[in-house]
Amino acid sequence: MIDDLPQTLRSDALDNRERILDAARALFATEGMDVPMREIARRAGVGPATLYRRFPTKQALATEAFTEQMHACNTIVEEGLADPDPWHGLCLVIEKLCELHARNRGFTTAFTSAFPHAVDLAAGREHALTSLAELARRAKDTGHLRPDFVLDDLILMLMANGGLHATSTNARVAASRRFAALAIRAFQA
Amino acid sequence: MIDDLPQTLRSDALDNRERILDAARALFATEGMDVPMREIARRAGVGPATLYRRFPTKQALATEAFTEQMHACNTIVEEGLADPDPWHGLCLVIEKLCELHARNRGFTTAFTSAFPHAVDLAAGREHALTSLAELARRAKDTGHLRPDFVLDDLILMLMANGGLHATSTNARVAASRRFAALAIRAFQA
DNA sequence: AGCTAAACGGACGCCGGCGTCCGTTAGCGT
DNA sequence: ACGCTAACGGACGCCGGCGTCCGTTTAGCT
Repeated sequence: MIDDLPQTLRSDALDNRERILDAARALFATEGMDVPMREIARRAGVGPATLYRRFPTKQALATEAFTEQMHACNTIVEEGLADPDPWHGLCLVIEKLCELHARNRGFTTAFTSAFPHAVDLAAGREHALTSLAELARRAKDTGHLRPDFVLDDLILMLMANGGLHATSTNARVAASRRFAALAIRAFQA
Repeated sequence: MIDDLPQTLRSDALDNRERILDAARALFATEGMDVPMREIARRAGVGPATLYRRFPTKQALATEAFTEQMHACNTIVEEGLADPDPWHGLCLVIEKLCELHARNRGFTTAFTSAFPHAVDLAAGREHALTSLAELARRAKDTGHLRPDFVLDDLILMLMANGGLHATSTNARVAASRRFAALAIRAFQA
């Protein structure tokens, strides 16, 4: 019950922990957030107990597993912000974000419907959003982005992008690409 | 096992059947397609056996339950087709379809990912789509609809519309409305 | 009113995911 | 090399949904 963590994991434990995270990332991406915990354990080659010992709940695991993707998200936004042409930058961001989400079935759910307690993710999310707001402001100034655009519209689009169900990842990515193009058209002044 | 149906149901059976369908419609709409069969039975005030006797599988039930909505779908498209201004008609269709789907969480899944064997639904679906294609052709002729528009774009949007998760129906409908507006902008020439 | 078969629904056994306990294994410090 | 303890994972009991069986009820016909 009380696991007064000794702060320093044994080498094999550390190794397992990493393998669990890898398995979780892979399965969350392809199968979505509703994969059984045991499936992840199996894939990682560990017993259920080991999995639960490291990550007591599924969302603890998800939070950890997705920080990587969260960083990717922020990187994408930073890149867009760095683009000399804000509108072009915004377009790139939209395209890349859509693709990222399409490749990670579970990430979208984690990102949009953000579980109540996934604090770490929420932080990254907010950071990405404020940067996005800044990018949008600049893009509006160039006159290429509709003046009545609001950030919620973009979130709406990302959510909607998550609705693109398809069995294969490739099909989903393809659909997502077309969707991104349509979204961009909708935002264009 | 073999239920050589006597074609004519007893009055109480008929009554239960109707109550089951009502319950199913209500629950599919609010909870989505993954409500337990027993939940539907409970709501209808019948035992599980009765439910399974009438509808051996969930998709048999869904097929029957959604024919009503499928008709609504077709009616919407017909109305759009009857509009003197095809582009205006198309816009109405998009708005109404999005709202219809937003109000019926389960219908979208049934309509887009259309279960393998839901033949009845598929028929109605195809009919709606051909009518839509005709409407789109006319709207293009007026010059208001983008020339490179394809019917798949609309389906893509409907699928995406299904991704708009929200706890309350009202919130979902609101989001759907904004989404429809964006979709229309994307399709506009 | 009485009979018969249609219809009902409570109860059962099965399955798969869940979270935990405890006997065994093996890292690591001496 | 050896012991101590962190770490492991098989196994357990629980729960909820599933689909079906069978004893009971009741509609409908004469």
